[in-house]
Amino acid sequence: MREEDAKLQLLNYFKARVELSEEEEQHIRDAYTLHHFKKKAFVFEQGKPTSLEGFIVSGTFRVYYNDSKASEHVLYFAFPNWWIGNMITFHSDQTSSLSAQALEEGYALLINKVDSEELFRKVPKLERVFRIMLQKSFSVLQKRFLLTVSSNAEERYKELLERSPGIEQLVPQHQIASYLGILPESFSRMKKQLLKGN
Amino acid sequence: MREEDAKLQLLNYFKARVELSEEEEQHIRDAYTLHHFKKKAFVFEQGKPTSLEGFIVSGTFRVYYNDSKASEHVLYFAFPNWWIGNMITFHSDQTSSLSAQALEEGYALLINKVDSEELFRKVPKLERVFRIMLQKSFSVLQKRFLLTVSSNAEERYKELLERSPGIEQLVPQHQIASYLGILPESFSRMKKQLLKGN
DNA sequence: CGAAAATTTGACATGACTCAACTGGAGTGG
DNA sequence: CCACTCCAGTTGAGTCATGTCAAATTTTCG
Repeated sequence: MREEDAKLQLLNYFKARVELSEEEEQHIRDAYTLHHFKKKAFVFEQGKPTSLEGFIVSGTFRVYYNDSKASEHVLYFAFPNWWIGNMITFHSDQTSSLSAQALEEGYALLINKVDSEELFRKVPKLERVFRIMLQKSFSVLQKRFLLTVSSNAEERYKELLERSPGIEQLVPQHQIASYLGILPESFSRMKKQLLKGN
Repeated sequence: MREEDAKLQLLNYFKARVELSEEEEQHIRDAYTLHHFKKKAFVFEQGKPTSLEGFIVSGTFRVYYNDSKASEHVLYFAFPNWWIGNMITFHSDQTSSLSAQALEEGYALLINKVDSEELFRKVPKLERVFRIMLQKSFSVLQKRFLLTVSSNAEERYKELLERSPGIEQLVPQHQIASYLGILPESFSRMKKQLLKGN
């Protein structure tokens, strides 16, 4: 993966949403750096003080949270052209409250909090892009929350399959269980149940 | 409540976050209109086609969702200087997927989707204010989601009491139960249990 | 091939739900 | 000012989805 190709992909993402001058494009290029992640590598890790946001160029990632009993809760899976970040989940002690891990080998363009603020200053148009992106993300998270509190694991599973067909080929089963908010054992039983009932 | 006072309150909210010219202030004044809500009145209602966003001037509101079995799930309670809105929760059929109701008599400054987009065009600085506000909201919702999936009702109750002391004087018990994601009966039993164990 | 990880299965425990009945307080109207 | 109604809250008994712990089995991958 050439860094230039990755940045073109990012610029295309922005240019689909807002017009950019040559100079603005250059500021964006300068602000992001390409990183490679091997399978199971971390983009950021819960408890560690690195504040960043990333644009996924290729690969699949999972963003998750370790609760007080150290069990993992998958917040979301992320794919190319999505954003992952922990800038908005930092504790006051400046540690990340989430982890992001590569599920397969992949690339992401990263930016830290300071450079990000600087970039917003240089290219204010990006405020708009991120406002709209955040509205979308908020809406998706809100749906996820409401589905979680208003339905059982089986309904959530069916919804996931509709929304992300092929997810089961990409992601191990115990992580799907975690995304659904149940244990691998419960998920295994639920699938068996579904096969019978169908 | 004078409309002018309400708008000053809104302008103060914005001016604490970004500098505004006289002209920009006027655009903002023009875009919002003050509405009064009696106790139990709706700002917007699930299933109805009204897309708006509101800045709470006074009063307390609850934003909630009716699931397929018609049971209510409180998403959040909202207080003065907060935003409530359904613009980002519209279905493709243009109906709201949430309701917002006044828990007591109160005022809010409302703006619809079209005027809001127009206002962003006239005062692009607001993109920044809303981007940052949305980051905060996203972060709060994310914490709420993670708390919901990683702890039981008792822990969520304790967290709520820490974060919003006095909430129990403002909000009827069955709505707190709904916020916590349990039934009123379960909430009642839980409280009894807590009293004994203490 | 062999170790480690993922998945399945079993037996049992539990938190929250369901449905139904009861209590108590707030408001309303005669 | 009492009687009545209504709604919020409480209590009880039984059920169910999911969790817990432990072990067996299968898959993955160095």
